[in-house]
Amino acid sequence: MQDDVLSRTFSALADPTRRAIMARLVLGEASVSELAEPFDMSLVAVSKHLKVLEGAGLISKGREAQWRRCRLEAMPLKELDDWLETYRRFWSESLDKLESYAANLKQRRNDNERDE
Amino acid sequence: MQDDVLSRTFSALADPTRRAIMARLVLGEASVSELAEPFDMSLVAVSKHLKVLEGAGLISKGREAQWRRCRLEAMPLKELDDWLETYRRFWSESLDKLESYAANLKQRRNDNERDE
DNA sequence: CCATTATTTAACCTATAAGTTAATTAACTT
DNA sequence: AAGTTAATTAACTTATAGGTTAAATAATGG
Repeated sequence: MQDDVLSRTFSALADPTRRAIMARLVLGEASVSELAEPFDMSLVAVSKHLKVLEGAGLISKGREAQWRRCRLEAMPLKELDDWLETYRRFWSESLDKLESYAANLKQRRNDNERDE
Repeated sequence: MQDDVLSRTFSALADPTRRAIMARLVLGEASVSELAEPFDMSLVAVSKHLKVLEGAGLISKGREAQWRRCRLEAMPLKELDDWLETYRRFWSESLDKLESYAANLKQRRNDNERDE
């Protein structure tokens, strides 16, 4: 894997299991086994996924007795959001196009109705 | 690679070369060789990167004589932006915390100055 | 038709991602 | 001290990502 921050972030989030873990952590902190519970894979595998997320700074772990409480860390997501900034105008444009296309279509349909 | 849309998008953007290509395409359409020019790798390698981006729906290619004009397609990025929505409050929260921390710090500094 | 330019496909190499099971570490419980 | 629970580390397998060079395809221009 690359060592730049964005690459790590994108790469970490490219896996659906890891995105599911992130989604779970929105609801609050959780231990490794709690996080692993919904998945049809070994605890070890989930532990590795957590390591990847941690490596990307997307989660952090705190020790508490024999548990490791995982929590979501959002800063890399903010950087992702910042990266997106450059591209935002593109889908606004596309939406504008789609909008005007729809408006156009509606207009023509109205015209046709008038002709009938 | 996974076959869901988000995984493809994240995965495609996890590579710095591919993000650089995207950044280039913000400036306008370009042929494969034009896109390959800045990179220290074979044209074939870039062509493959383009294939990945195309597979993720992030670019499209049009034929024009012997050239393939590549253009940015933003819809997958919009989906990524939508995905981020869930997490936005987290970094706003962090920013709020950071803000109040900074405010606190400033306040204390002022207090100290008054004491001097 | 032949040569040139642009791009893709094929065949290959190497590193690594994502999973497995078995063994280890660490802290709590009795 | 011994047993239990939580999590990680180690060793291994398999698939795929990202690069290479050489060959094939496609369109243009003499």
